[in-house]
Amino acid sequence: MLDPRLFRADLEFVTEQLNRRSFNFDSESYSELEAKRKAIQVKTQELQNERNSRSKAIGQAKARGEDVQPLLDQVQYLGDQLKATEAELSDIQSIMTALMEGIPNILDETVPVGKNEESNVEISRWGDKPEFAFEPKDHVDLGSNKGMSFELGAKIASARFVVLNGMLARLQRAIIQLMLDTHVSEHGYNETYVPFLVNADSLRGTGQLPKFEADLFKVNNDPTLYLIPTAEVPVTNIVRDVIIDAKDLPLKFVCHSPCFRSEAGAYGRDVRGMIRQHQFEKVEIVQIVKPDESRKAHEELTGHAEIILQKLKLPYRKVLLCAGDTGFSSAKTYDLEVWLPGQQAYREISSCSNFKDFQARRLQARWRNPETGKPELVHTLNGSGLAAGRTLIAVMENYQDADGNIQIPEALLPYMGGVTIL
RNA sequence: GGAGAGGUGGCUGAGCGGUCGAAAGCGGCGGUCUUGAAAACCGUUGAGGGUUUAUCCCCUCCCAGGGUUCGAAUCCCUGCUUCUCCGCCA
Repeated sequence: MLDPRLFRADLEFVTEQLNRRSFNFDSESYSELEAKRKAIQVKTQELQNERNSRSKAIGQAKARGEDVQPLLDQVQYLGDQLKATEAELSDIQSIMTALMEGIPNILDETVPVGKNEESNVEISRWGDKPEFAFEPKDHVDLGSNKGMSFELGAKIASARFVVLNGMLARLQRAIIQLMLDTHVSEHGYNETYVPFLVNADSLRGTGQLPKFEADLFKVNNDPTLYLIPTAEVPVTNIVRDVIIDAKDLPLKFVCHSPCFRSEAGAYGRDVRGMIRQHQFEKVEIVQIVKPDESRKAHEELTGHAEIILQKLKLPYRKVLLCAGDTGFSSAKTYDLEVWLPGQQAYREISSCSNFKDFQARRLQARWRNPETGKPELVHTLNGSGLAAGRTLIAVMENYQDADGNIQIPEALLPYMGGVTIL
């Protein structure tokens, strides 16, 4: 959520900024609402003040043993009037909250203009694309005789689920292990285990609700719970309603979890293979930092995700998302895109975002600034480090040979129990 | 799933329906004392919002949501949650 004070102070600036990401903000009807809110709030508070002081007077008169009946008669009319204005105020407040919760974050000034992913800016490339003396297969073909079964996934659950058997399942586990170990031992993250079902408050805190409910899976027999679309939700919500000691910042969490997405808006896309599933594994890294450190933390965190790709010697590129492609809650996002020989394309494998105080305001996640002595909002960041399912297919496709075997990358050997080739 | 006891400020913990945003202690901050520190003593110390140049002033918040009342931290209802015991269970 954006700072309501910003709207009052400089509505034009806000409108302009939101236009950058093609969000059409109707500042005129906002102003009307805001004026109405102010008037009703002032009126309500005046009435409340009157009630309070009169009630106090009644108490004092009673204490002196006076007859309070005349005073009671005077105050009779207040009740209904107050109840009515309070209801009016609460109505307009919930209208405004709903409005504010639907407004996306203001973009960082370094975010390039553009409507969609075609305007994203490539920042760097790493690694050499493998050259094959044969036509490289995609992971679906490579996996068909190695325990990857979409048929079983569909039988057991539905389309967009997969079953991994034997060494492929182990390979995915090895990938997850490598990521966790690297982030914990080399990057100083704190390993966390969290609920995979979360309540609406948590989803509102990180920005998935109220706007993106269609992307979530809900729990049938408990309508208060949702399956997590990413560990970002439970992990970032650790600091909801918390005032953090300055000396404890930055907080750095790493968390492996399954992720569940209904992919409501993507029915026709990536129907083949493991690219886009209803359930996938991911290792998520999250940082909670002081506001003036988030810029640096964002670069750092993105670098932490890159290290994994480098350890696996997977060619990738780093892309700065343009205005139109940057997510709702994010101020700035880098995507890491891994090279997939089976598709002859770079595909997203990590998304690293700086949310600045957007999530923190919804979460009421604050720190005590020693300079002011006051609680102030923190900045939150997160990134996939990495999506494990997509890493698995990247390994399969980049490490294939002419016979359809898969070499195990060196970095994963310690986790593979002596197996070097699948 | 059943029975019982709780949820109050950074923490511990008081609080006959009226002057309670809330005693006391701890912690924090400022000061006195000291070469310095500790101890002791004095003072100060919640959050959000409205109005305002600023101060003043005002409103809201004692788990959450309803209700009773002129007036609710205090009474009633519902929910959530923590703890203890029983049952079930990986």
